[in-house]
Formats: sequence, C-alpha cells, structure tokens
Amino acid sequence: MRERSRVLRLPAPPTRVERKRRTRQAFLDAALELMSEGRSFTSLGLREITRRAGVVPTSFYRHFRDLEELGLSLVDDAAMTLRRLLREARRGDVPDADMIRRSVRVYTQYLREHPRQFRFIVSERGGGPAPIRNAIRSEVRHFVQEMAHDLRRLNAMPTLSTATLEMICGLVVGTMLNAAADILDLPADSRLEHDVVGNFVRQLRVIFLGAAAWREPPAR
Amino acid sequence: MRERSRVLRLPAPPTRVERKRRTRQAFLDAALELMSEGRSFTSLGLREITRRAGVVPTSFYRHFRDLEELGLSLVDDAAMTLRRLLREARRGDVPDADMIRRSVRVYTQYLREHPRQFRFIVSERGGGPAPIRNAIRSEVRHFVQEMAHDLRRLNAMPTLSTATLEMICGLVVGTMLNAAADILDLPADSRLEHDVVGNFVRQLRVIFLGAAAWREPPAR
DNA sequence: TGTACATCAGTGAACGCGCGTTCACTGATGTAC
DNA sequence: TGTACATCAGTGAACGCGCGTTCACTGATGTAC
Repeated sequence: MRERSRVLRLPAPPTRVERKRRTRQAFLDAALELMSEGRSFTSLGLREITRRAGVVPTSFYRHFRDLEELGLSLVDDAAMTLRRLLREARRGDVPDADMIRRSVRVYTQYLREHPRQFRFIVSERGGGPAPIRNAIRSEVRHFVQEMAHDLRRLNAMPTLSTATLEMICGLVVGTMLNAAADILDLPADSRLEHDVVGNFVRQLRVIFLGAAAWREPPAR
Repeated sequence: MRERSRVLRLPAPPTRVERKRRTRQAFLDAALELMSEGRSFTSLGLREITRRAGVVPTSFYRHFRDLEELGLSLVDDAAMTLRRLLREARRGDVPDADMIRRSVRVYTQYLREHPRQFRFIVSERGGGPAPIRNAIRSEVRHFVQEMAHDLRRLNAMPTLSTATLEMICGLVVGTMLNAAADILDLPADSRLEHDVVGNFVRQLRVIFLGAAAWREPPAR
C-alpha cells in the first residue's frame, strides 16, 4: 500500500545527504574526465575540477581536505571497478581450452566500459605523487592475490605453490595493465585494436605455457 | 707540440655553442629532477624549470618552443639511455644457464645509475600528453625490436618466427618496465629490493619457459 | 500537523601569488677585413 | 695581429590571468517539540 503510493508519487526530492553524495561524485567524475584529456593527476587544479563539476570552488572543501584526498578516493573507486572485473570474469568458471581468449574478451569489453578509471590507474601507477602511486600498487597487489585465489579454487595449476601462483598472477596483471595502456589509445573495434589484443592473447599464452612448465625449485 | 702546449694551458673558456648546450642540458636535468620528486610532466611549469636550472624564465625560449618540445627531447635522451642498456647487455654475449639472472643484474644496476630517466619513462608511458606518450611507445617498440634482433643473432630460440620473437620481447620489456616502477620506489640494496628483483627474475623465467614450449600455430 | 530553530552544502567577494609570454636591453663571443 | 661590427644567450620589467584559500553569507533541508 505505502509502496504503491510511493510508485505513483512524483520522485521525492533527493535528501540533503543524497545531494551531497552527487556533488562529490561530480568532483570525482570531473577529475577523471580531465585526466582522460591527456592531463595527469598532479596537473589538475582545484578550481578547474569544481568548474567542470558545475559548482563554486569553495564548495570543494565540504567534500575533501585537499586534492590528494580526492586522488585517494579515485583510487578507491578504481579498486572497486577492478574487483567487479574479477567477479565478472568468475562467471564462466571452467578452465577450458579457450579460457584465455574468453577472459581477454571480458577484459577488453570491461576496459571499454570504464576507460577513464583504467586510464587513471595505468597513468598514475608509474609516476605522480607517491601516496597515490602506493595506494594503486596496494590495490593491484590485492587484485593479484584475489586472482591467484580464484585460480587455486579452479584447481588450475595444482602443483604450484601459492607464492609461485601469485608471482605468475603478478606477471599476468602487469601484462594486462600494459595492454590496457595500449588499447585505450586505439579506436574501439579497429584493426589496430584487433592486432594489439591478439598480441596480448599470445603473451598470456606464453605465460601460461611457462607456468605449466614451471618446476618448483627444491627448498634449500 | 701544439698538443703539448694545449695541455699546459688553462682550460679554454667554453665556446658560445658549448655554453648554450650546457644551459639546454640544465633545463632537461631540472625537469627530470622535478619529476623525480613525485611530479608529473604536465604539472611542470616553465618558470619552475628555469628557476631550477638557474636562469631567467625568458631564456627558455632560446632553447625550446614550449614545454612539449622539451618533453620530446627528454624522450630522445631516455631512448639513448635505453639503447646503451642493450649495448651493455650485449657484452656478456653467451646465452648460458644463468643468462636471466645476469641480465637482470645488469639491468637493475643500470636502473640505479639512471633513476630519473627510467622514472620519466615509466611514469609518462601510461598517461600525460598523447604526443609524449606516443613518442615513448615508439621508442619502446624500437627497443623491443632491437632485443628480438639480438636474441636472433644469439640463435637463442631458432624455431620461433620473428613476429613471435618480438611478441615475447614485448612481454619481457613490459615486465622490465613494470619492475622498474617497483624497484625505483625501494631503497637500493634493501631486503625489499632483493625480494622484488627475485620475483622479477622468476617472472622472466616463466616467460622463457613459455617461449621454449611455444609451438607456432599452423599457418591458415 | 504546524511552528520555531539548527544544520550545513553551496555562494560570492577578496587576498596575495606565481604563471606564460612580450618586449627592449646588454654585453660577451664570434666574424670579416 | 688589431679593429670594427654582428650575433645572440641571457636579462629584467611588465602584462593580464587563474590559482588555492579565507571569510561571512544564504536559504533549503532536517529536527524538536
């Protein structure tokens, strides 16, 4: 009954909390947008971000102490996106013959759906302010561990130690991010993209061939 | 005779050309220095660079049209450094059992000798202005091709096609640069560095194991 | 339900500062004779 | 070798502009009764 009438009512005006959340999100979006125009995080200005978000500069301080705090929030959001990628990849669970190709397809599609987040990760993981770089490194490490855990669950490479599995996943993830940087610079569904993705698939094949051939060195 | 007297003379005052070269180099050094303090290229200011170089802002225009031109010169210099790395690695030519470990030692030492150049490469290859990113990508591609050529000369993996060899070298170089980003954030000769380098060595082993197991797919 | 008050996200003016770029200049180095 | 002139790397003043941050404010939303 109450439900019913709620559906019929005009959308309730958003609460104050909700409005605040939206403005905050507008700041984060504005920053990602500016960065996807070839700017780096350290070059972003506070006024520039608030202008893009459509509010007055001073309002920034209602949400973040300074730009670094905003940057760390961007890392949090991007980390969420990475985690969802893994969850999405877990769907088609079986380690079949074409697992690599299939995973790469999921990945590239995901990349195209979240280009600004991936651009942020690949561009800030190598340079820029150390706190942000370290936060990204830490999130990527978590991602690697989660991937190793997934492969273990699938019983994909049962002879490998956990440490070795993580080392290999680190290699896979590093290669994923390198490929992301290349792919993001190419038009979607272009011939060039097709070639780069093909190269990426072959690189993953090399890695998994190597993983299959790996023998744990005897403990000393 | 003339040689003799030249040795005895006080060092000749540098020519105008030489002075100019030195100032130009001071700009490039200043930019690398600022970036190694956690700044990205796009965030650098012209006045800031000239201040660090010890000259007046307007003098910048005697050397570069704008900051992008300076950035592209930085890429040129870094590319030179990469080429010298390969030349250095070619020294101990034989593909022996511990070639990987030995090459990694050469690499990490080289990295520590040129930290600012490598920081620049790894931080600008993923983000920042597109022209710079593309210039870096192009130089890295050359580096990959040169490495593939070297491996061919050594007859390291005679069954692999050139395209496959380049694909594998691309994987190796990507892994090298990822490792560089990690290593540059750690104190030299620390326990942490030792672990990261060990991980890097194992990742390269996986790649070369995979390369050895690679069978060219039948041409279609 | 209605009223009186509190909260607080967003506003707008103001500040001092460093920015990129222009311009006319200076004076040491280089060149012609 | 000596002299007169040209070159041009680096100087210093000036410009208009956007920056980050402060402050007192407004007025819609939320809360207490």
